[in-house]
Amino acid sequence: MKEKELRRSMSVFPIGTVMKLTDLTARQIRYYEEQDLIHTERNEGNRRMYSLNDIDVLLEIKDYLTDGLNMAGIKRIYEMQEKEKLSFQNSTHQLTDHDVRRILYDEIVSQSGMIGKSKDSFQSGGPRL
DNA sequence: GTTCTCACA
DNA sequence: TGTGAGAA
Repeated sequence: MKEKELRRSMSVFPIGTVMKLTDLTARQIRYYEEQDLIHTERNEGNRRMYSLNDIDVLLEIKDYLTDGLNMAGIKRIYEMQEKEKLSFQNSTHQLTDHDVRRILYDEIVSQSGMIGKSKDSFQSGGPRL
């Protein structure tokens, strides 16, 4: 049933709708697009149009951000997924998107996952870079 | 009224 | 990332 995938990939929402659905600012949404985290289409008026898929990705990004990941970490997750599609295409292991995502998430969080903590201990009057 | 691009505090 | 200017 590829029908749904097609529909999910149809860019039909203006940025205003996406803002409400994701609680992100227009600035952030456009920035993530610039970072190649999502790929929007433009309509006749040069307006960005977003698909349900884009919204899903944006929602994920927001979760990653909440857990202290930075743009670099998030980009890795999505770069890795593309890489995985190209190189494991012919079925040595069959990890699902979800599996790949969870594995990378765990790795990255455990490496740079203490951002929030160090932030707290350095917050007031702490040393500046 | 909404969104776009670009620039700057 | 936020915000404002000027245009579409």
